Amino acid sequence: MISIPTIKRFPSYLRLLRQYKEDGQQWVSATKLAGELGLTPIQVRKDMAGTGVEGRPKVGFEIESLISAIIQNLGWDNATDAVLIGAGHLGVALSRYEGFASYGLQIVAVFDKDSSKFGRPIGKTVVYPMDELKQYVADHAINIAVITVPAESAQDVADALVDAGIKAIWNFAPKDLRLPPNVVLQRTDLATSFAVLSAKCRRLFDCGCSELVSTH
Amino acid sequence: MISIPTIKRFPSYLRLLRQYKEDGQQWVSATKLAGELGLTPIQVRKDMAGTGVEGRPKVGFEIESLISAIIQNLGWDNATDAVLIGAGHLGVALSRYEGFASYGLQIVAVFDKDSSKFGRPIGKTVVYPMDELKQYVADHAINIAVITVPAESAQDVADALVDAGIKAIWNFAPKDLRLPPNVVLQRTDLATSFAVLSAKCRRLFDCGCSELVSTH
DNA sequence: TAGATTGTTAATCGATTAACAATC
DNA sequence: TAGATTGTTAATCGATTAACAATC
Repeated sequence: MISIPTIKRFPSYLRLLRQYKEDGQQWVSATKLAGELGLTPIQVRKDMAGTGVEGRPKVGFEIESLISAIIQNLGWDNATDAVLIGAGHLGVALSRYEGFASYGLQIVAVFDKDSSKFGRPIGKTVVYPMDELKQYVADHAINIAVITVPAESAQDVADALVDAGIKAIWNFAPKDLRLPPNVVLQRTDLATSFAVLSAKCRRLFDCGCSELVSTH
Repeated sequence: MISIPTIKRFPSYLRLLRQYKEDGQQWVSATKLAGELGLTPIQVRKDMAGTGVEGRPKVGFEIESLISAIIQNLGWDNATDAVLIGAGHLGVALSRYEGFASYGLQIVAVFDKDSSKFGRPIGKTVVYPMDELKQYVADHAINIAVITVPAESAQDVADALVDAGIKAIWNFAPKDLRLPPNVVLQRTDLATSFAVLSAKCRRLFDCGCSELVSTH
């Protein structure tokens, strides 16, 4: 089984490999990939081993094979439909984001509890009332939901999603959700990400690199 | 020095502790925090040790002290001004997001290269032309920048930011940036996050839990 | 052939977890 | 006191890195 750290590096490899392919290249070495992504060649080879693709000594890996293998390992080969809950600024931004297509993800419906938003067009869909969530999920066999509501209502929304039969939740609300163990949860928490940025800054500044602090 | 995994858990602790404080509570045990966040009490105690706050046997930790200590450890005690580059859907959503205030982060200016957007109000600021970036960063002693431009222009924007004297970059563009080692970089990559979600789904489905796959 | 590259096996490193004494 | 809780030291676990043989 492929480790989570490896999974996290797959999208970066994929972007780079697609670019190489576009440039007409056919082979790439672990050394080159490592150089571009700031990784060690050893780690790249380990990651590539996870895809099941075998490299050729002196030549490297076939780009096309790696692309297919990574996409397949991530389960991105079949397009997945998802619903999104919360038609605020972030919800709208994500619903309209066209980049999801390259991960095989499509937001097919947006739900909100604010009746003044019902029917408003967003991306390729419109805003539906929360009341229709369960029926929609059942009718369209939806497994994945994206939460972009405020923190206060995130748990209620999550409960409603689980009740509707959703199997995986991608949560953007700054709230740690409690879910049954058979429902997959992934957070994208801005606070967490900014905390790491803040900590890295502190380390850099604290490590005596005083010339970096003053700009004059 | 506090480890990155611990830093990543700090915001979750902080949210919970602030909620307890609001509820009028004064003390909390590692056991309780662990229960709410799905962690082990041992791990919570280890994390709390990093803050420097000492707990009291049988009682637990003083909530107020933990809040202060975590905020201070993250460097969130002094408000930090940041600029944001890219007034697209995501850029607008982040610029208007009020939750940043609780991390001590404020977007004080938005820049874009599209002249049709210049002067447009976003949140508490307006859109400035990229030409004015360097001067603005110098005049306001800005250290942090947020990138929300498309992948194609992300590296150029990053280069311009480094040239302008920016010390830390929070990158939302789906692109792995190359930066000098003295500039801090933090990614919030939707592809990476979705890759982990996809992998978790595969694991759940593949582990023979076939009843989870079919909904009928 | 020589040299660059792959793939595997072992060593290192760091975080999590366990065990247990100390405390109120 | 008894029992819940903390804090520390050791053990475990997993990922990264190193070493090196195999390959074209």
